[in-house]
Amino acid sequence: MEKQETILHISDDFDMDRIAESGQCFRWEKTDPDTYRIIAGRACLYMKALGEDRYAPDCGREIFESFWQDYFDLGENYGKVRSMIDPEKDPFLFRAAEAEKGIRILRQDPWEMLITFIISQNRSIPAIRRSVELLAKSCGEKMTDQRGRSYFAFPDPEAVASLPEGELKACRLGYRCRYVKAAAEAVLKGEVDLPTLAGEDEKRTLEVLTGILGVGVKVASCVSLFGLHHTDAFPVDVWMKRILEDHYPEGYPFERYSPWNGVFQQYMFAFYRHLDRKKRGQT
DNA sequence: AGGCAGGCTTTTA
DNA sequence: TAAAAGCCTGCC
Repeated sequence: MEKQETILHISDDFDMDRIAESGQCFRWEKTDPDTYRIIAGRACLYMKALGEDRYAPDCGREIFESFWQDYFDLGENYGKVRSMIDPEKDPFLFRAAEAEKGIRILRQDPWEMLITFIISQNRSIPAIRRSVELLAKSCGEKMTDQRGRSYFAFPDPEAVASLPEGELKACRLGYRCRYVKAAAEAVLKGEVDLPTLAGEDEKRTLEVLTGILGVGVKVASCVSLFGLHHTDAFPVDVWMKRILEDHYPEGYPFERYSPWNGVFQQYMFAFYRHLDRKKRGQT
């Protein structure tokens, strides 16, 4: 029987390049000018942009609707979220959102985000990607994608916790080795119940997450935003600190933008990094 | 009690 | 040599 191709129409903000570069996912790989190979948890998807808001995932409609639709957060209307921004009141955020329109907050697995963002501390994006792949390779299940190419599922807490120290070290985690181990054990023992945190408020969520060795407020906020889909979580790193100092010396209006602070943080973060890249290119 | 300096693995520019 | 989507420890 002829395989039927699934074609999707996505009319809301959706730009795979911007999502891939936004620093929330580290297992997206551009395989062609218009295609990404996306690994999430145990799953893998090739997603091709056909132009004019049309996309071709290499899975059936049923699988797309039962997993990927939610992963891409397609139930949310980001255009509507952006419309909260008043260009008169907040020209910087307005410009950032216009420039970075297409970013979405993926609904990723909280356990995967916890380990990934512990690994991310004090590291460049290529280095993060490498370590995540090494970790998946050393204790994640070997899988085969639709094109017959192999990949490794993100390992579960038990697999990470029981990985010999030498093998964990070989993932180039450096001093983060013991943090990754501590996080895996905390989740395995049930000291931290990630699914429950999805329903907790932000204060409580950060309290629990920062209780894990190696998890500070920045990493906890990333887990909250990208893994628990708390769209109000607002990770502040060295870049965001500069943005807040440069553009909001009187304070940032968190109340005005609740519960979408995390979405706007992503626009500003991406915008600022792109500006910085351009500046460096010129001088 | 809460803020601050220094150290930490590894990679990249 | 310094910086990279930081965090821990010890010190005050």
